[in-house]
Amino acid sequence: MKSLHKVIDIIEFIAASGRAGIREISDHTGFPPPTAHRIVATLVQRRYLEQDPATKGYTLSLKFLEIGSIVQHRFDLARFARPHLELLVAETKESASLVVRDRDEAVYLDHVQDDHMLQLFTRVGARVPLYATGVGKVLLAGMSDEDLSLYLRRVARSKYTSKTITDEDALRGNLTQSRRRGYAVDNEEREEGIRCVAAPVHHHDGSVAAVISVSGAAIRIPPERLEELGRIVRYRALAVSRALGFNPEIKSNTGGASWQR
Amino acid sequence: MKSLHKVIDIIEFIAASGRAGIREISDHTGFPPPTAHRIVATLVQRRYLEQDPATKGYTLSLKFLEIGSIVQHRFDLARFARPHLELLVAETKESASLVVRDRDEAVYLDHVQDDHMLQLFTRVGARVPLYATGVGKVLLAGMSDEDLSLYLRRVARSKYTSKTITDEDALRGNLTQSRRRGYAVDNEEREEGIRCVAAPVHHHDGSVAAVISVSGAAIRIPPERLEELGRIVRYRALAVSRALGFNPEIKSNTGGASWQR
DNA sequence: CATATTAATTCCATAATGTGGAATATAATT
DNA sequence: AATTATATTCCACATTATGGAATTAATATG
Repeated sequence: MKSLHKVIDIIEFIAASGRAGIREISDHTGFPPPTAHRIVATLVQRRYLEQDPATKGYTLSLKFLEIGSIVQHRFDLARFARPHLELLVAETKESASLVVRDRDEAVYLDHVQDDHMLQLFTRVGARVPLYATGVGKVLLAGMSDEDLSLYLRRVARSKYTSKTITDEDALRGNLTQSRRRGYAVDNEEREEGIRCVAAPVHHHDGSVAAVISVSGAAIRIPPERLEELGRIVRYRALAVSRALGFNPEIKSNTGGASWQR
Repeated sequence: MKSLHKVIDIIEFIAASGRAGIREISDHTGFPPPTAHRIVATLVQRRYLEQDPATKGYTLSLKFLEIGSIVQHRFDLARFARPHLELLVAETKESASLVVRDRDEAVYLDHVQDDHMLQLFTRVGARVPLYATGVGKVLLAGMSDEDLSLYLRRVARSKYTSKTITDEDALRGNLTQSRRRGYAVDNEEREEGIRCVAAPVHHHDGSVAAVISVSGAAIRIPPERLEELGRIVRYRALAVSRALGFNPEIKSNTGGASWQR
């Protein structure tokens, strides 16, 4: 469907640029102005875009917020986890997040900021790679060996920082270690100056449903603080797991290597 | 653009039903199965839908959450207001909301729940009428007389409850009263058993940018508590206004009748 | 203030694209 | 194993999206 691809290209361009006129859209997408105009006019008619009467620029409307919110609600998880994220922030004075896996990336479902001057810049819906983040490594560590191998073959690993783990054996070792102690650590692997501690939220069957994490500026999270944060995050993640019906006493096998309960 | 209208019909149907197969989509929209399938397949290709491999049903993907979140971020307002909503909840033990006007409705931009058993059911992006809600009346009270008259002519008013104000003069009187005391009250006008107190957030030029409200079960908010809540909400709304650069000392005229500062 | 310039919008002949009935494949049910 | 319901593929056809050219509107320039 060529026309639908064009529509999506235009929506994504406006999303990225915030506001755009027909000219800009036409230039950027390569569609002739009348084509861009026709698509935009239809989206305005359906209230997915609105036109700033002053600048003539088009922006995404609140309709997207409405639909996005419906999607988020499907993940009841976010509702259960919210109070725990807030507690985490209160206990650690760092930012807390809830993420789930979506294909080969981790997606932020929720995020509670601490009130430090040095703020992390994350937004709900944002995506990060699995191999280079604490939350991602929790998800990888919960996969079956087969899935993990497929993932490693499928996804190219680039060095975001000097500390990013790109070597397969090193990564596998890190995952084993994470499982053993019950939490994963991101030691400035995705971004220089940011450390993160993450623990799994389990489904009732023991599989990994989501990840809860605490992250902040590396200056405030020295290596010797990691163990304490790990304990706290692990405890909170377990509480959310329990809310989802998970019972750590029951040993179950879902194909993945088991996390330390 | 006929094909785009079809695409939107399908997306909105899936949003409403949560999950739907080709058959359901076809039945509901009237498009033949191959047409529905082609559109759905393209949306899956672009990752806007995903197919549950078990049930074959299609659901909206997190992509919508991603775009919705971008839209929300455009309203920086939500970021500024969040801590104040949380304070409101702490101070009043009731739920707090942030809404803006979108055409003839009020749209929830953010919402912080209290932890009562009796929870309000609101979701970000949801829409409510202006004339029958506290938040809506704040918006109406900030409109110019001309805009208000046009609104009253344009929008039909139906009785949601026995207390809904549908009479024009009564409504105008209520708005004047609200402006005078600095906050608007929804006295079970939208929904039996729910009361709400709302106050305006002003732009730097004095116009109404948004509304902050506290709402809860009418049993917990008896009439004699309204004045105290009004004071608190008004104070918090003013704090957000200040964050947006509003200075209550400067008298400005934006066409709307003035709110008590 | 007239003129040039740029962007937005409308028009419409044309061909490319979406259409949907029919056929086939797949999954669920009896 | 047979039947039914649903999903998917195929393809001849005509409807619909296309985009160059013309027109209009908004903005900048001399």
